[in-house]
Amino acid sequence: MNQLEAKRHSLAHLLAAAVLELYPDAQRAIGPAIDNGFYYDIKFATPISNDDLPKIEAKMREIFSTWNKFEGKEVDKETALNTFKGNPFKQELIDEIADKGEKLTLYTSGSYVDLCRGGHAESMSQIKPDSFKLSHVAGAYWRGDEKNMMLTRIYGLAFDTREELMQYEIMIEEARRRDHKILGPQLELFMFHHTSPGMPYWLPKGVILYNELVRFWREEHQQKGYQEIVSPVLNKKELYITSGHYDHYWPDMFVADMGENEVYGVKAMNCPNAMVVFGWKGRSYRDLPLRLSDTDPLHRYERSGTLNGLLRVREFRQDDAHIFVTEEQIGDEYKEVFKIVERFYSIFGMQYSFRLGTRPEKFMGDVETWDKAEQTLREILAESGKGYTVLEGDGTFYGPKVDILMKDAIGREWQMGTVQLDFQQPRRFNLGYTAVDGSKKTPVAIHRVIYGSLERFIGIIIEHFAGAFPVWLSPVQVSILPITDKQNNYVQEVADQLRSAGIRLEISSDNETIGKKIRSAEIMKIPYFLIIGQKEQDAHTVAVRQRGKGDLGPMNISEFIKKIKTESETRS
RNA sequence: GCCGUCCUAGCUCAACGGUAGAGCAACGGUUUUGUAAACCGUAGGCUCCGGGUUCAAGUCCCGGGGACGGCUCCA
Repeated sequence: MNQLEAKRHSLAHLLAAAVLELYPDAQRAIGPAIDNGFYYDIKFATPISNDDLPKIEAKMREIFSTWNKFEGKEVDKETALNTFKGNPFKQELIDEIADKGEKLTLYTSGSYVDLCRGGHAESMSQIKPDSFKLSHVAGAYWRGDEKNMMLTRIYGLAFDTREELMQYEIMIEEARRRDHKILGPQLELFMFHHTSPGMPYWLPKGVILYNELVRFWREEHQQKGYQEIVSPVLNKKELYITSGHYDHYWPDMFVADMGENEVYGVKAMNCPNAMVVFGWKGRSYRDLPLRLSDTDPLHRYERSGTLNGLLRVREFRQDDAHIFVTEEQIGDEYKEVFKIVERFYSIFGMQYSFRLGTRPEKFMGDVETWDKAEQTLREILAESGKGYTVLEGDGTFYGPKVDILMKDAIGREWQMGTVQLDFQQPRRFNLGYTAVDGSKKTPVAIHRVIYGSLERFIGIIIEHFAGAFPVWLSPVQVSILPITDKQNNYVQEVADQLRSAGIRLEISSDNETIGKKIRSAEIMKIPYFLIIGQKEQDAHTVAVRQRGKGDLGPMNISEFIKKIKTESETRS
């Protein structure tokens, strides 16, 4: 534990001490240090809200001045239980620690005693009283299990100095300004309506962005030998029984019940349909790897409290593909997929990390096959040289997976792409191919998405670019701003030339000052504006202004078109 | 789903339990403008929905919906 963590941990004690003084019948659970501060989970007799935090924070500062050092001492189980008489949370922890035969230690500071492993600031004087503050309350299940009681979690921010605390708050405030939930509607990309929670409406400008991403995906994958399919959105229950999703996923699917023997599940994943397409005709080893891609719309009945703008939706499309390979081809194909990942993410200039998910508690198939698959993935990951983390039990029920993770504006991590290995579904669908020796063999399926879902990816890139997209993704690439309506004819001439070059443009013909037109175009994050007045008309040029950079001076029309086309085509 | 908060004009926000208001946007007019907000005017409301308390509810209470921050979940 480093020094800052020790300070944060000490402040968690202080928080609990303040709460106990103000709310004597509150019961403490646990209170660790976290990335930006600390929290303490507490069971209150009557619920508290953010409005109660100033009072608690004031009490913390009051107690703060009376504390000096944390005194630790080892105690026996009975003493520990007595100390926390009437507190079921601490009692449970004590039992557990004692059962494991570990030491029980109590730490005292001032008149406050807590069950604790240690790791505090050497003295409270190391903590600057203005370097912490309480931030918000939230609900949290005892021991992180939703079957348990819900406690109130009080979050606090803490840093070494007041300056760092302020810097952090400024950073968060700036991040909120790039929140895709605000920028999206502002830039007229998407909206939501209460009649379809979690299901975005894509507005005309958003559709351009969406389609550009799909176009890029399609171009890249066609070159790599992928073949695109489209399959039904509604499928009878029996399809999901065959795939295994009925047992594992049905409650999270939308269902269309048309009466007895006609219950359809709304497609929540593409794999079962891809299996059907593979099995549609006899396949040979010569066909493998067979790469079937699709972007059909998916619906998942995500729990209401988990919806989050575009980052967690109920309707979305994945840049999906199912690759059927022989066991020997797994390694090479994974490497090919990782190359695509690298290519995609470097285009957007985004950082990502890999995470291996291993066998979960609920799984299909035999342990031996799983172990082999996990070992293969570990080897490929090690070879990629990118470094990765492992999340035990995070695999899908049909196989282990490698996830690509990215962070949103306020630092929350989201799963984007995922590459999953599947030995189960091909068997369940009784898929086969004829091997070189004429025997029937079962293929292995690789499920893979690179963006993840288009929706989540767009959410992330809106925040990544703060809405200021590169030219190739910009819904409007050029805005033409006439200074007066005397230039109308010339403006039309320029617009026609740009349009026939395939440039997406808008003409700002409102009766407004040029200053106002520039301001509006800047706010809409349009990459280039052409200011056209008498001077430009006479010289047959355009005055180019770049988003965020200001005036670039006059340019010939053809020169400007070439510049935009180059930027757009190279996706720079 | 659970805990907490929020929902007023297209947007951002006001309004002690006592006549719902401002700025921006929209629309009409004036102005014809040179690199981030011209001026004047007009219109705009089931205050999320349903019930209740009250002489009186945007405001208080109950139920529902939706959103946000967390928790849990996440193929």
